[in-house]
Amino acid sequence: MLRLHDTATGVVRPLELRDPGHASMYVCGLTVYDLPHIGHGRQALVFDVIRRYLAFSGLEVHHVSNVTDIDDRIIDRAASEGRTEPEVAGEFEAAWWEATEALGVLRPHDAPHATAYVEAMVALVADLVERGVAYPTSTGVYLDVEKVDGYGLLARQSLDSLRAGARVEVDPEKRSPLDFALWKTAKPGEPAWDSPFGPGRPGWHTECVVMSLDLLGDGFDLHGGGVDLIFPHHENERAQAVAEGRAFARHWVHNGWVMTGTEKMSKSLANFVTIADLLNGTDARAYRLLVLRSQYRSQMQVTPQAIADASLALDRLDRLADRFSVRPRPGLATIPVPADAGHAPNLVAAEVEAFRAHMDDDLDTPGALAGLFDAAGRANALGDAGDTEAARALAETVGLLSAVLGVALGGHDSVELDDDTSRLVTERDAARASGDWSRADELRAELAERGFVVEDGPSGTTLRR
RNA sequence: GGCGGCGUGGCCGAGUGGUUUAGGCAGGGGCCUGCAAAGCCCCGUACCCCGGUUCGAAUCCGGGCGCCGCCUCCA
Repeated sequence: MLRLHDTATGVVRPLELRDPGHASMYVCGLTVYDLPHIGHGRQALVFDVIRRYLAFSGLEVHHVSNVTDIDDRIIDRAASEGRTEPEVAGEFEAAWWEATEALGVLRPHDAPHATAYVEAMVALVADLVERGVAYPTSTGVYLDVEKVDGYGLLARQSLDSLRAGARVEVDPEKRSPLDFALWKTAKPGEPAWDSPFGPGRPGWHTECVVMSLDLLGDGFDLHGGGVDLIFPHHENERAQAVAEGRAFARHWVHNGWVMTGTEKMSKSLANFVTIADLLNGTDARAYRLLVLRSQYRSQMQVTPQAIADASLALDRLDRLADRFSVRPRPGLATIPVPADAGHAPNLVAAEVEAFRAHMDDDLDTPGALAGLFDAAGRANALGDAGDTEAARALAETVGLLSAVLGVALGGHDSVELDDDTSRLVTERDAARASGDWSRADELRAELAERGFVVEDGPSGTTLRR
């Protein structure tokens, strides 16, 4: 069984499912007010791999990820660009799905929008007020964190130390600087919904509570996002659920930052690279490989060199797949291969077991990948030694396990050649047959100029790329 | 001020008491090849500093130095 680090307890522990055989996961999506960057990409990839691996482990997975389509930043952007909020949100939501699809990330089963849940959020806020744990002010409705058991659990800090470190500006109407907005009273010109507390809009932290519980039910299995969401976002979600007396996430999973140079990448620092920019000229699988080569909780550096390095590593796996005609396995929405390798006789059980041991250990993708590369080397060696049967079984295993990680290998050897290029190949074959090496080298150079790498093998000449 | 993480060979990046000290990229040597490419084999013996525990520490403990993050919108 998969063991994952749990932010609430601070330890790696088995993912104990609410319903055996079923895994429910809620991954905080993003606020659609700007283009998604590669940090968002890492998060999407990490949870995509968790989802794929859970499915591979034989579980039926329900994956929910929200879209925050109403927020101060969306309002600001709409105002400054003279557009409506839905226009802005629509544009960047589309960019988000486009980017994640390009990254090979499986679409969540449900992608609820905050604006579709306002009524339910109002009901939650009203209930919290009724219970005496929330109170209205002139600017909105706030949750009284003093009234919540265990506030600070995820931040792993006491209420006192959180209060001491609070850097928010003092709002004299708030009972504690830590109290957070459940409802924001609309200012003139802002989009607003009616509520018992006056026209306004929901606070950010409320939507995830309402939508996760609605779609996944009380006590769902896994709640995830980037480390920055631990506090205050997830802390505040949990606070609302606790105040409501409802069982919330059983397991909290958070992925680490993407760094550029020595700083975290973030929109506020304006040092981000968009996913679209990254993928312009880079194989999306190379970025996935780069992401998976570091443990999901660690900070990870993305540099041009790291991307180039990952691309070369990916080539190695592609060549293996092509050499043994391993077919790509794209879009594994559900993994057709059962976790029990015995069902797939041409797979190498030991490799599958080693892979699972790594993955079960807090998603040790670096270790799992190391095993795949090692197996790739052994498969090539077997092939060189003439044991094609064994080599192919290993190669297919590598192909399958790569697919579990969302990396579809192979299919790069069947390059379409135009007539001109084909003629060069034919001419070169003839030159080689007659021992005209200088002409053959000349033609190889010509082919190289067209972007092809020429490989002369015992079974003929192959062009790559 | 509070809380947390990190410091590994040229680069990236695993590894938490001892064995063959992952894996990738780069580099050197070799096999193969007309020459290459690809592939395979071999090689570089690293763990911030200072103490300590231990038969034995990159791995545990203490101290120091450096870097990063959270406590505020943020994946």
